Amino acid sequence: MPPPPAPRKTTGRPARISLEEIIRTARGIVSQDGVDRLTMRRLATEIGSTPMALYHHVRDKEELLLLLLDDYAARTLRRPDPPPTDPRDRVLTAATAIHEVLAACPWIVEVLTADDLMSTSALWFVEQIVAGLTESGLSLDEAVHGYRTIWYYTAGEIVVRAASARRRSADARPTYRDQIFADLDPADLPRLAEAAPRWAPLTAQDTYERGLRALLNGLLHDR
Amino acid sequence: MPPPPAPRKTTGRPARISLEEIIRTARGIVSQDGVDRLTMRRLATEIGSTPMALYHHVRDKEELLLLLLDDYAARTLRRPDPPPTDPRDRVLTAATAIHEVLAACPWIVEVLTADDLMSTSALWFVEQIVAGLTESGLSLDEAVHGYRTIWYYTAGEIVVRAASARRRSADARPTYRDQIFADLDPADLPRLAEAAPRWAPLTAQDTYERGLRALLNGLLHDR
DNA sequence: GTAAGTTTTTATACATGTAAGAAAACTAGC
DNA sequence: GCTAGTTTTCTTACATGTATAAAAACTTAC
Repeated sequence: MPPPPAPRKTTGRPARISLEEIIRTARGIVSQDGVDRLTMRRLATEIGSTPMALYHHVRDKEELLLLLLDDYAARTLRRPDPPPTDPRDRVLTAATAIHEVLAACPWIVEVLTADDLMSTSALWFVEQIVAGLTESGLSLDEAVHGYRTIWYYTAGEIVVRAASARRRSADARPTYRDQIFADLDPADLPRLAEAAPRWAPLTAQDTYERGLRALLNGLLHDR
Repeated sequence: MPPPPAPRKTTGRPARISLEEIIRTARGIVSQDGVDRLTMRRLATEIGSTPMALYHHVRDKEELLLLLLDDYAARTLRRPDPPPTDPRDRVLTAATAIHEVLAACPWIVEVLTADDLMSTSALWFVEQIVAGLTESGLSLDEAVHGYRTIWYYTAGEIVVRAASARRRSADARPTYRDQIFADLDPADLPRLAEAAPRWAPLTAQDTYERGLRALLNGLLHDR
């Protein structure tokens, strides 16, 4: 039976490591040697503990990475000053800010799929997006859907582009997809065959904002 | 020096297993026990070989999954008959078909990030999208960008939704994000606080097509 | 036949995430 | 002091992907 109204402080073995220390150390490893070098063993060693001790502060490695993303977003995201007054611009500015931070931080890809609301530090930006959409005439429910549509687009852009960038660098030999793309039959797939030589440069371009503007125009179509 | 104009057949040790057999067996495992149970060891055992033998037919497990996705797409994607004549409908139909197949196949999430052009079997659908966009007045380059925007949105939707579905099922205990979401300060984030109770049901809705239509409207804004 | 070359398969080994349970280090009640 | 309870840490063990290098099973040139 737990002591009901006791002035208890803490019970049990005192913690030797803290979540804060874990995240700080992990950040150091990632920023120094890249996310690939972040292993639970190394992290434990650098902290002076054991791998399994980490698991009392973190559910699994994915949660650790999520916390790392939160940490990163918290220290990187900057609210626009002054915030735009035009509702449409509020949406654009907030979404672009989120995208910019994520794009600069390629290792998050493995985590981006983990949840739909990014970091708690990003909540303010989500608010801006939803607010901008409602002020443009959408109902609250429509605005939430609109936000999610924007988030899908943003997450997809990051994930897909980061992954194909990784591919390109990691591996010189062409995938069988490249091959197939090179051998397109113009009779079957005329547009793709025509676009094929320009495909690589085209897809290398950063068109996030262009797409975002189009999407926003569509969302606010008749308002 | 290689024999220049020799009529050689094949040299070296004859293969005991084929890529086709690998994929077929892997498909069986996945469809029967889920993608989590697909391990290189089990696959090798079921084929009657050794894990490392697989690596002569497949670069790594990710490539195996990609091939599996290709295989799945090839046998699942069905071209609309008759294809819509309206360009806008061609885009909608093709994108929706791709999305439908991917959404029904949750395990692809781990692979979706791997490349921007999905399966070779999907090329025809990509062609439809690009064609529909050009016929609506976009230049070829604009159409390719438009296709990519649609693909980002589609991939993002699949990845994010599949991941959050996985979360919900795998784990009853709420994440700290849920917690934060429950404690939103209405003074700071009024819209989110207002939407909070409805957030879960709202995000559970399938709004892919709605978002797609908005996006398409935006892409074809002034055409 | 034999030797050389080529391709596929096998054996062995390692790094990693993490499950399971024992041990340690504390507090509260006696 | 001691005992019970609680929380954190540590030990051990396992499944997995895959690197490395050796062996096997062929073909071709002589």
